[in-house]
Amino acid sequence: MDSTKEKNGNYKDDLLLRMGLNDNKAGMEGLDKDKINKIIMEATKGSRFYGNELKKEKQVNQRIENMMQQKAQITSQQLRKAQLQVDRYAMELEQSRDLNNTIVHIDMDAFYAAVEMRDNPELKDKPIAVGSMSMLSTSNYYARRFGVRAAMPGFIAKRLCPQLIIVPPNFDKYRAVSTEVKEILADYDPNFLAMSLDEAYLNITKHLQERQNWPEDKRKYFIKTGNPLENGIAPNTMLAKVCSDKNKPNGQYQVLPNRQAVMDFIKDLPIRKVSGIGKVTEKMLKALGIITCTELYQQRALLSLLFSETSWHHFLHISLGLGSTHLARDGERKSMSVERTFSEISKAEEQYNLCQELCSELAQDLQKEGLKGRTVTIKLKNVNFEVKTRASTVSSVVSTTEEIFAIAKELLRTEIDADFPHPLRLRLMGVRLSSFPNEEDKRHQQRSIIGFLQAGNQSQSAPRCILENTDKDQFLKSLEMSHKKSFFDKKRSERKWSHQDTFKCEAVDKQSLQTSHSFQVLKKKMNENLETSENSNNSQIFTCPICFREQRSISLEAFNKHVDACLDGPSISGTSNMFSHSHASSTEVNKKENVYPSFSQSEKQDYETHQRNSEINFIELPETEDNPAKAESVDALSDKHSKEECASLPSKPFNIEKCCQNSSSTVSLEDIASLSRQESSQPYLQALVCPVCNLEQKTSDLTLFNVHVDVCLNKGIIQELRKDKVNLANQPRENTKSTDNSGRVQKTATKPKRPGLMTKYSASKKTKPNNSRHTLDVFFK
DNA sequence: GCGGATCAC
DNA sequence: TATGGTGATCCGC
Repeated sequence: MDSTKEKNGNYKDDLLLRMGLNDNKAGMEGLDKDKINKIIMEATKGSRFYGNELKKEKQVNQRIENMMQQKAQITSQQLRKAQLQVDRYAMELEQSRDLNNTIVHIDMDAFYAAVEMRDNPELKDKPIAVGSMSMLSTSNYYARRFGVRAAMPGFIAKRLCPQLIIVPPNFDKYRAVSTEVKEILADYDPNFLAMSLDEAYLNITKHLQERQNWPEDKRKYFIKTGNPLENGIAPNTMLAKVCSDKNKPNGQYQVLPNRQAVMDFIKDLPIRKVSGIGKVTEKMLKALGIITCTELYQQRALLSLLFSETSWHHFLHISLGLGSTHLARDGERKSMSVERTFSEISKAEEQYNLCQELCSELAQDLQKEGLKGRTVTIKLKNVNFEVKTRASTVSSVVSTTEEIFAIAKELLRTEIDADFPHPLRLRLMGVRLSSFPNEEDKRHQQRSIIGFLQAGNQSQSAPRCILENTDKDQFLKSLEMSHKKSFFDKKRSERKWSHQDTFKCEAVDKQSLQTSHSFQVLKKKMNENLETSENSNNSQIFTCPICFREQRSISLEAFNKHVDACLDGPSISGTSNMFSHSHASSTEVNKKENVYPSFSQSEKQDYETHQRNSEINFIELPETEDNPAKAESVDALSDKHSKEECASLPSKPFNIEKCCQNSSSTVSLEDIASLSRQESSQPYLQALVCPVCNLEQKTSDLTLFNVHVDVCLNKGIIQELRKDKVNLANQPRENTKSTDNSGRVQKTATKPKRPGLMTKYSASKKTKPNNSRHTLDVFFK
């Protein structure tokens, strides 16, 4: 839309400029700049919104102050060294400069307003804006003469221009028009990149080559859409975007594809014009005396010392006039969210209801794209416009209203409790789901489940169970007895399938597993399918549920042996060559090294120690990695893995149904899925006691129950159970609290700070952080 | 993994 | 009366 870029200055200037006054040329019928400023300030001053803006401004100023202090400590020697390093990088960039592409940026002028005027000619000679009294999306040029801009609240716009007509948005209509336009754009570049309904990048390099051979009359037309639009033509996206903004309205600008032309264009360009340089970055750089791209280049060594690598690399790209020369599509989506602003809601009950509604909306949206994820985040904005987010990641993917709400509600409850007896005075709430499994995860899951079902002669799903202190001895005893047994025997010994009304694990009950009728049917079905599968596919890949390594073996016996060996853990270390991979037909066989289990002595000790010390144990049935859980079972602790791994994987959920849905293999599992559903709704699953909070959960849905357990773990309720024995320093909740109470500015002031840009234009390849999870640390105390 | 921030549209 | 919603990314824990 009509993004307007603020210039540097205090909040008042920022605000006024945000509302578009930096390029305001008051027309005959408009308002002059001072008048507009005055009206806006009158409407703004004293508001809670304004108060928060001031607060944010102070934080930015603090950041700048910190940066300046850091700058003062830089020695000339450091600077010289940095200069060498930066220039070396600049040289590399220069060598890779690519001027062979022709990129066009298309920006439809006042798009929504233009569509509304097209459909209602009466509006043509009037000032209009699209949006509401709360917020405007865009305005036409007539309205802009009064200072009415996108991102301005309608009620302020009305004060600036009482005759302003505010049209409610018709997104369906805009989408339709946008689609028409995009059809035209596709003629020039079938792979064009749409950034929004009214903005797109085209790479017309190929088109231009083909045009060379066209007849004269055909060549004189160029992108006629019938709509007013800006467009900029340049050798890369960064320049093209700046170009399209150059000759508004309805203009065109080209940067010729030679280095000198690019540098001339860049020379006096304010950095704020560049996509990715926002208000804050502009202000920080201005504090260093940087406003134009030339200045950005001159200060490159300093910037490399004050900013993160990601950031100064980005700066260097900009100051050399470099940008993307190909239009990279965004990959798979990484999150999905809903949020809503409303007039104050302070009653907890209403907040929970609202939360549930948002979860429901989100669940519907997720379903449309078939998405499931593991991290639920709530967002809260209070009446003072202060924003908070709280997240919780569970071990298996969730997607339904109930599942998401089970998590979101606890996050909300924590926040409500934290402020008690004061209510949360909210003006906005949002719910987001993220951590979607990628394709690799899904394949992995699938192999895991197939491998598991194939190898095992039991595959009952069980809910998480907890072993209470009184049962510990029995549990450990049964573990001991099973030490020499095969994997599934052992797991059977460990697991508890209670038919009682709680999941207190009292004894190993092997019989009960085998008497489940539907399970027998399920198992038979699965074996049939897998037999078929084996015949048709010689290089089936399994993932060992113990060591989580791929087993590229066609031989089930071999796979079973591997699993058994894994279970036996350290005792078989060094004997792993017993597993044959010689039947594999694929050339990818053994691509991964170290496919065999092997455990160090210390790992073994860890394992044994924690077995002895664990007062609380989860019992797991089949272990598979990352399998979503409809019928989930857990054993973080009886697994051979180390603390870290247990901590990061508190549960190893297992879900036939979901795996079936995701299945793309030759194995057809659909009918088994229906059996699984029956299985997971066994009547005896109805009264579940959470092993963490010890409260009975009124649900027969195992996934929901397990979500509850995850949430309990994440909340650190366990501290209530073990507060005498456990050091809770790393508990997330505690952590959160201290973070909240010590303002961010204070905190960062004491740390080395290399502020970064936060844009999608940076190309950092961050190494994966250590994702160890605090929540289960308590178990190993 | 979490939470605050920044940015784009 | 009244200052949005969605998605991504980065940084420092």
